[in-house]
Amino acid sequence: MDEFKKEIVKLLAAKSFAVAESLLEVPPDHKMGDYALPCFTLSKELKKSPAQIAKDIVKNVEPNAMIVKIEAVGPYVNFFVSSEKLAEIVFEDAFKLKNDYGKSLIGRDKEVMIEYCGPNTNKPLHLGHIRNMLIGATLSNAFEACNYKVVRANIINDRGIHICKSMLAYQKFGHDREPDKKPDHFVGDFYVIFAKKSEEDPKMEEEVYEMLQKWEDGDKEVHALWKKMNNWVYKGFDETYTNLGIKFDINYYESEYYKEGKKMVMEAIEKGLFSKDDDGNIVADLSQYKLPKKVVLRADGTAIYVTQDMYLAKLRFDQYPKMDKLLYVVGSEQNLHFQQLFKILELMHFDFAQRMVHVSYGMVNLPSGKMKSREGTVVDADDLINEMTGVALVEVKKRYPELGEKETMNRARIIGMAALKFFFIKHDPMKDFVFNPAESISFDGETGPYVQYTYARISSIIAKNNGKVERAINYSLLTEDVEKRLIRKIAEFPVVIEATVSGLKPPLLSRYLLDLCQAFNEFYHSCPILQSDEELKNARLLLASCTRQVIKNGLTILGIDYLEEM
RNA sequence: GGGCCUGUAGCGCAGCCUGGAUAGCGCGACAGCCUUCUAAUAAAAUUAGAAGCAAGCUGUAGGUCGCGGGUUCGAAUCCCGUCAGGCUCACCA
Repeated sequence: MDEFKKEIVKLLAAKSFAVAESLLEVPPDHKMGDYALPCFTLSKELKKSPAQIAKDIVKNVEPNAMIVKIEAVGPYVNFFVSSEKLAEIVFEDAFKLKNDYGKSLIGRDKEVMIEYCGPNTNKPLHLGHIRNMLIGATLSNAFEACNYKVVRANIINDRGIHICKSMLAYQKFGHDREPDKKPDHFVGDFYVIFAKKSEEDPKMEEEVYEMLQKWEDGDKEVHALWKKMNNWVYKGFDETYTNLGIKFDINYYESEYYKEGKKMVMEAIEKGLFSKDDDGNIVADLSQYKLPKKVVLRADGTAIYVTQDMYLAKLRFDQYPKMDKLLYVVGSEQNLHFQQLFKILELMHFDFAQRMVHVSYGMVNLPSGKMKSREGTVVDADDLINEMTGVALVEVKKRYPELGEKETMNRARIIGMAALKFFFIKHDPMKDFVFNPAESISFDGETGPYVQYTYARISSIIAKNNGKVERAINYSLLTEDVEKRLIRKIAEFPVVIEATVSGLKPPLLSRYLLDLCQAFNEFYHSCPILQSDEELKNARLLLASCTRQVIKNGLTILGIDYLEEM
């Protein structure tokens, strides 16, 4: 919509009112106009009252074909754009570009890696992982829509004491059984068994450390067990990823890198970048960044998490030398860790440190209360996915009892996942929130199904017209206020996608879709489509069709499917 | 105790970066929203059901934008202080 802003600036400049485009704003109420110029800042310069300046502008500046009306309201000058021109500009884009409408070129083929999920292989994925993956996947899609090349990366925590706990319990109590349920849950059960049994038998705590030692020494038997159980877990994870529509381009396994950071630390210590503390640990002094010091290598020479992270960051920039950004989607409890990691790398003179970003997010809770793994109130990801599908299933059956079982299930799954995903994504990542399954599945309110429903509603209207949408229409017919508002909303879409990417804020996109759907439903309510005269019908059908296209493109970025009928 | 984050209607949230006109949205509450057909009826009113682009829409009520200062012509927005909650300050990840 830059066209209109530019035109306004040009009009003003012609009468020697020098105004920057950025000064123009959108009035709080559309009835006031499409753009507004507050005259306060001009007041000093011209030594007149803002209201007087507004009047002067209106007196001197003539409307034209694009800007059809100019009004002074107090200290503001309000501009009204030609709805005909507006419709023409928007529809030319939206209707022609179809699935590409809204896409942006700001990425210019730059590479971005987005790391998300980060599971442990001792137990199934939980509620927190769902939030993580949905943020990661949405950002990935949004970056792609802005013409970035996106590498979706997963970091898998496949080693360590917690993994050995599941392994030891299986070794003792598993009797070589094969999984008789979803295999990651099967493994997770042994993690729980360990917790119980080790209370009765404290010796198990020692045994588990022995097992970790054996693993690190490359003991064949332990490694065989480790591989077997991890493979079960991966199989289970894959199922969950598929159900959620999550994909990765590359997996990084902690077991392959955990020792590698050591060399980096040793080199840095020779350059005098790190020092030793009293216990012999190697420490990065970050006081110049006003951060607490950080141990980067244990006194015994073993690596810790940052050591591995340092190496992995370097590895990734070696693998993708042109990488413009490396995003880590990781919970807010690790804020300090990432601040330290980035500054340590800066201290080591890696210029890529500037290109790393921590995408932080808060906790998800349930109405039943806080989620704590120690108290066993962790909400399992698969359980939640099944619950959502189940709730949706009841609704679908109620409305379409005659539908076949396969189609019923398909719709239930699509609606259930839309409810889940939309509810998660619409919340500001920074904030904790409570996930309410019942609320999320509602067709009313700010929900995924509401958006899907609007899509289906438009589809049904178009289907009633035998699927025909005329492209050549008389733009001057769309003069109603609600029509204009909807057109303007459609025009906003490309801006929203760019803002989602530049601000790393998935909620912007979901909020936008809600606004769009609401604008459509208002339009629909007050402007009959199919019952209008031929010309007007065609114009409104095109408007509806463009709206549907934007909903589809938006949902696609959110990883949400749409239905032609609900 | 230090650092980071959060505090906006009964509840759930957006707006804050980049200061402007009456602070938006959703849930909940309350009041409303067209036509046709079928049934009950002598008819109408009415009620119930179905279909119609129809799980949607409109309106009303509901606010010390945590609190106190400051900057500014103007502050939910910027600055300082303060209170409350979360996270964090490991040789965990």
